[in-house]
Amino acid sequence: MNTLAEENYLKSIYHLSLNSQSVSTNQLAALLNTKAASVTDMLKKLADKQLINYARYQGVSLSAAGEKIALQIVRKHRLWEYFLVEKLNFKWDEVHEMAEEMEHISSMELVNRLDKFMNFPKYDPHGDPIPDSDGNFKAHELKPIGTIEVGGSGIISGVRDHSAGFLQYLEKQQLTIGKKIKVTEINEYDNSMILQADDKKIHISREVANNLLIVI
Amino acid sequence: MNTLAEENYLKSIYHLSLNSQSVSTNQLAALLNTKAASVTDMLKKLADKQLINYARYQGVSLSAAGEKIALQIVRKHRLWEYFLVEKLNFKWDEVHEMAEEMEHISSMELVNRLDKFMNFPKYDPHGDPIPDSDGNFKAHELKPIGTIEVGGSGIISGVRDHSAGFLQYLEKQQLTIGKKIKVTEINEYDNSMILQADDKKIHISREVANNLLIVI
DNA sequence: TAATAAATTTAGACAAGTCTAAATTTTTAA
DNA sequence: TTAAAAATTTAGACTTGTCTAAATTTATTA
Ligand SMILES: [Mn+2]
Ligand SMILES: [Mn+2]
Ligand SMILES: [Mn+2]
Ligand SMILES: [Mn+2]
Repeated sequence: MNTLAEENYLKSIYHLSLNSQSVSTNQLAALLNTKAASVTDMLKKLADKQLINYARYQGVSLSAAGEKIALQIVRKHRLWEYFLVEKLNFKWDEVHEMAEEMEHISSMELVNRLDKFMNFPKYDPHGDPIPDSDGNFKAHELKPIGTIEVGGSGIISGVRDHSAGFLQYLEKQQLTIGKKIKVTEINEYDNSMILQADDKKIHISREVANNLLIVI
Repeated sequence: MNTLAEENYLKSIYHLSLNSQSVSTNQLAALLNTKAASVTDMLKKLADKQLINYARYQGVSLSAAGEKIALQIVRKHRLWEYFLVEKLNFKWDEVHEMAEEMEHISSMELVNRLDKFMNFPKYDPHGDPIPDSDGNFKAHELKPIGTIEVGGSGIISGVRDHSAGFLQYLEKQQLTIGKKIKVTEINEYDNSMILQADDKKIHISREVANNLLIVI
């Protein structure tokens, strides 16, 4: 079918497409840790295969066929992450690299049985939605805590930064998926926030507030 | 670490080494579905890495370092096969190709947790022993049913032929791992055998008898 | 033991994916 | 609205793993 490199490019285009209409060569190079020239070569290949819409110098987007493939890879990635956390007891900051390999296991039947084995989870350990076998999913209506006013509240449901460092920090502060929080104070000087969670007061910086997502 | 191709070569050398002291270029080419010239190229590479003992025209064997790696791949292959059968309800003839991909997932921590999750199984769905994290395992004392005399009995514990066709045939005849059987008759004309299993009489050809292994 | 056959290796080529350096196009901004 | 800067593509090279065809070595057998 498609090579490992092709799958990684399609997935990266998919992720970058969530923030912008069209994706640039440099964006892809940065995300894939490669050089712009290499990206251009691959874009030509993917365009030949009709998996992307690509015009020289104009950026790139997924074709319907390309998006379908990308969604299957995202599905596998998130289901394996769920497996690693729920069945093998890994922490949420430990699973990404492993899933990065596992998402390329090709059998569809395998991923569908894995899905069933885990009772069709809807969200992965980081709160990201898991596409079903047709590629459909429903994303949460997420807002950064940073956009909430004093008195507002919600349930932690996702992160914008998936780095292990950020996830470990949240874990330590007990700011994990599913926790109900309320904004009790916003410091005017540095825009840091004080949250009420369970019986605890938790002080978070503006940067953390911008990367932690809640459902209201 | 090692590439996917290198891992597959090491594993193949390991398997072929079980039947002969040293492994030939042509044996590897046949097992890996490749050409002898390609095998020679890879043997040079593995010899440079000190993973095999190789002298031109003289065949090849694994070095201690190479065997260690091969055993880890075999461990992963068999543990994933066990997972697929025991947790995801695949049949024993369906899992080999998937495990062929999964055996290359690199994380040791992952495979060790998987092992624990499944309660440290000792044998895979085909009766092959699963090495522990140090590469140690204990193989069954296996004999082909074909070597048993009339009146002899034992427990089905392995297969010599791992092909889906053979496994499906055995499944249909209910000749599966763990079943107790007894040889009740040997046909002089074609050396076929009649087995008693539970309350059933099962007639098997000499070819099947040679590929079905029991513990006495 | 000499010739033939079989096994193995070498030589030279190719596809995939990547890189650096140079050329081209687009964007920005004076 | 043009010159400089930034982004992107092209050209040419390299690595990995593979192949075919030819050369070499080993094994077989007459
Ligand atoms: Mn995730
Ligand atoms: Mn197998
Ligand atoms: Mn494999
Ligand atoms: Mn097996």
